[in-house]
Amino acid sequence: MALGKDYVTQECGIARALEIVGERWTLLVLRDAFYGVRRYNDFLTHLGIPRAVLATRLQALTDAGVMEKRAGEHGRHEYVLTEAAYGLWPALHALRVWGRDLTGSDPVYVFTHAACGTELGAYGECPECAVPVPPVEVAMRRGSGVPKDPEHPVNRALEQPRRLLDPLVV
Amino acid sequence: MALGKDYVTQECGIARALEIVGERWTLLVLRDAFYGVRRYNDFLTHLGIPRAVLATRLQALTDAGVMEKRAGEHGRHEYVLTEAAYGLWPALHALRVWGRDLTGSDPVYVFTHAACGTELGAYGECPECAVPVPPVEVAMRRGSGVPKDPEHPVNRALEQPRRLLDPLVV
DNA sequence: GCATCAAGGTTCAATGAATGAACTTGTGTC
DNA sequence: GACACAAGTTCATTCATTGAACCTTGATGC
Repeated sequence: MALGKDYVTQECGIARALEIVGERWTLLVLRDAFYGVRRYNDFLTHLGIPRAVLATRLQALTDAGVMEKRAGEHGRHEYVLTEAAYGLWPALHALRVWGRDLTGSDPVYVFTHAACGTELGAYGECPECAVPVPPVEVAMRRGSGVPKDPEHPVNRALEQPRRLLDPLVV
Repeated sequence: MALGKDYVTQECGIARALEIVGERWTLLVLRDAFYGVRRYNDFLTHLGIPRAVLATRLQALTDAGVMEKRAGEHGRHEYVLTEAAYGLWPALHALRVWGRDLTGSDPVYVFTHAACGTELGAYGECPECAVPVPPVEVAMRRGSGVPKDPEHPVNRALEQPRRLLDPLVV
């Protein structure tokens, strides 16, 4: 963790958060993990991240207790978000809304409060119910935007409406 | 911006946001800007960031329209957040809450809804009024935690209760 | 008008991280 | 046992970060 050295001198939650998620690629790995991606090869091909970097990031995230590595079916590994990661959802959602507003393009995915179907606000809250929505209660479905590579297995699997954190079947 | 090359291939708001704010130090510069820091030297000494990096980041942020460089008093320059940056507040707040929860330490600053005095929730919402709170309506005051260098002029100025975005008089 | 000083940079060599290709290891499946 | 595929590791090249030193500009004092 190269970031730690200087960031740690900041007595600030933001600095400490960035020690863990502030490096290149890390937040995109976590984004995919919220989508339900769990396997090394799915992260690798969906993100287009170098193999060595992905291995380093997954190791760092498991060391930090944000992800857990465990044995999945057919002898494959699974990288799954721990509950400690759930608090990152509002940050990721706010970043997404901000990034989309900057360019004004169509959203590839739409995120709603599963209980009422209302689209989430910029803070990750449900404007209808006036409550913050935790990630397990967020539903995602395809919007009008088009993913870069619609043929990729992960993007194919994300065509179906789903809940955040539900394991993605590729 | 080196991040752009690969991130841009992601048709995703998070990837686009990270092209602008995803590099080392950038979010901490913006944090200080929300606190009211406006001058090159205040960013420099408060963050402990290398001069060349600070210059690069401020240039990139003004190029992106997130900050504005303008002439201040006594021939000094001022770097001020534009309205385009205000949407980053919920992301910064969510990151701070998450980073603080990780270590469970005392907060150096407490952020409240200025209208009612209630401390903000993890999503940047006011739990009392059940509304998202935009940065201009956020009040900040010292908490029980201690900043790393209490003698630094910026930290001295932040001892006083204030509104987010109010220019800091150092 | 000139010297002084501080703010706000630029330049540079050394270090450290990211990249992409090639190679290795381990675990099912036929 | 041979094969295929997931999940890595290794390595040379490229690129970004760092910290120290230097430069430039505008205000102020004399």
